[in-house]
Amino acid sequence: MAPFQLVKQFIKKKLSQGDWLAGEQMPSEADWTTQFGVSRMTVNRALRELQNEGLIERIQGVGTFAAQLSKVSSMLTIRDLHEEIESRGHHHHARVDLLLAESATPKLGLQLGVAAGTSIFHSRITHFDNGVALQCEDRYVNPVWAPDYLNVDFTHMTPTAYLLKVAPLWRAQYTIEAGLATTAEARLLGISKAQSCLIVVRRTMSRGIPITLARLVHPGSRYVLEGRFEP
Amino acid sequence: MAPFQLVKQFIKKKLSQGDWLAGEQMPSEADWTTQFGVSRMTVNRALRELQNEGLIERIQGVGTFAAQLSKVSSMLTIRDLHEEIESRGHHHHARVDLLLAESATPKLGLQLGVAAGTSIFHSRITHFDNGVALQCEDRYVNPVWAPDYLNVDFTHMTPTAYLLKVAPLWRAQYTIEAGLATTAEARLLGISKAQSCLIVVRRTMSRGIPITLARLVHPGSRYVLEGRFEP
DNA sequence: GCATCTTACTTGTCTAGACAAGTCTAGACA
DNA sequence: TGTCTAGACTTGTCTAGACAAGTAAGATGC
Repeated sequence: MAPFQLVKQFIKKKLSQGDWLAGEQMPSEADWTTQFGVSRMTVNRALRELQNEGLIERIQGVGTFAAQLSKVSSMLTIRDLHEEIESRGHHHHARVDLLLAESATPKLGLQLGVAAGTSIFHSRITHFDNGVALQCEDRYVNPVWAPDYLNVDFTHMTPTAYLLKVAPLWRAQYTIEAGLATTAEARLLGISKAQSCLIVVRRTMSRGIPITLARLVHPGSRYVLEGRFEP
Repeated sequence: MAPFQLVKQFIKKKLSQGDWLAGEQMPSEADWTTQFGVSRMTVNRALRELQNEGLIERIQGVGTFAAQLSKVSSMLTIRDLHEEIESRGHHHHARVDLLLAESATPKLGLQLGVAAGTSIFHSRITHFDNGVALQCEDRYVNPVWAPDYLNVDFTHMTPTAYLLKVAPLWRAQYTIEAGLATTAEARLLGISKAQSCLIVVRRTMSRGIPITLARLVHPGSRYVLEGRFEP
């Protein structure tokens, strides 16, 4: 293992053992330099990476301190549904329920950054995991970067994959909530209207302009988001 | 701005403009070195940080390539409820509905890493945002690192904050799903039993042993998880 | 007593050079 | 023709030294 990684692992292990209380001052770069017999840049890189991981705090002119790990906010990774299903070894297929151009309402136009009345694309696709409906995806697309959207075969490629190909993702906003599917969505998913659903609304931007607005409805009994956090 | 940051920003801007297609080879470190008149280590740091952010891929002996941004999996930050409420300028208060020691069932013991029958702590706390019930927190705690758990005043400190103080967080696993509250939870939250709820189950470990298992139930009509992603 | 300066120590960054390790290609060779 | 090798080029890392910038504490002068 490379020297900077040795230093990093050594300090990380001591941190995980609680060798320093939260906020306590740790040895300086010079200390580690002499202890390990490596140059300061090597120690510096190890400490900088630990800082990026949120495990230590460094203040110029003062020193290095064990971080308040309570401040670490956990992260949840959201994966593409197609990849997720395939990685479980299951079969994914999609049914295109709707694919057309519409005139943007004032509200939709605002969210997609186009004038009301502009022609925008609208798709509604149901995704199946081994034949079981797992997600109903209602999506509006800004035609600017995806003029061919209506001609794509979405039974072989997810809208997400297509859009990422034509317009690289540079910003995304989400909300995740529990709620009920609309009548149409419940019918497409083959569930009762009273069934709790996990609803993800995602808005993505690319090159500074909004690309797509998606509402992803998952039956609560069939879908669970999983995440983990480790420093 | 420091030279390495100038280089980084310059390349980042070109990437966001789509100057290189996904997977296309980019200039080498030596190229940037001559273009900017800085040393190779400076360019190297800029590129390494871009790599860590997932914007480029580097292969030893081959070169640097624009990343397939479609592979970037988005992240969702989960914040502490108390901080979240306070940061909205609202008032947070908690009601302790239950706080006692119990004998671990076999299933609970397994998840907390203790033998069945061991005495473990159990708390049920309802959290309010400006007087509105926002979360019912059902929590089991391993007494090993938190022997004083039963004596803490949880109307003034959240269990999360207390546990992070006595046992720094080193690993966490989550699931997020939509479902229904139990009868007891619905009563504590003051909602109908048929109301959709966002349910987060979180298991945390510290120093290699499980610390706590929490089930957080939020009324779907009152609580939304928000997240964003930007490279 | 108080303000100011000096000194020591810290982190942040850059440099020029060096070697290692991986990949690819063109040419030598059988 | 097929195989091997030497060189060129790439990224990965380390070094020893240097200067900048920030902090803190002690020394100095009033």
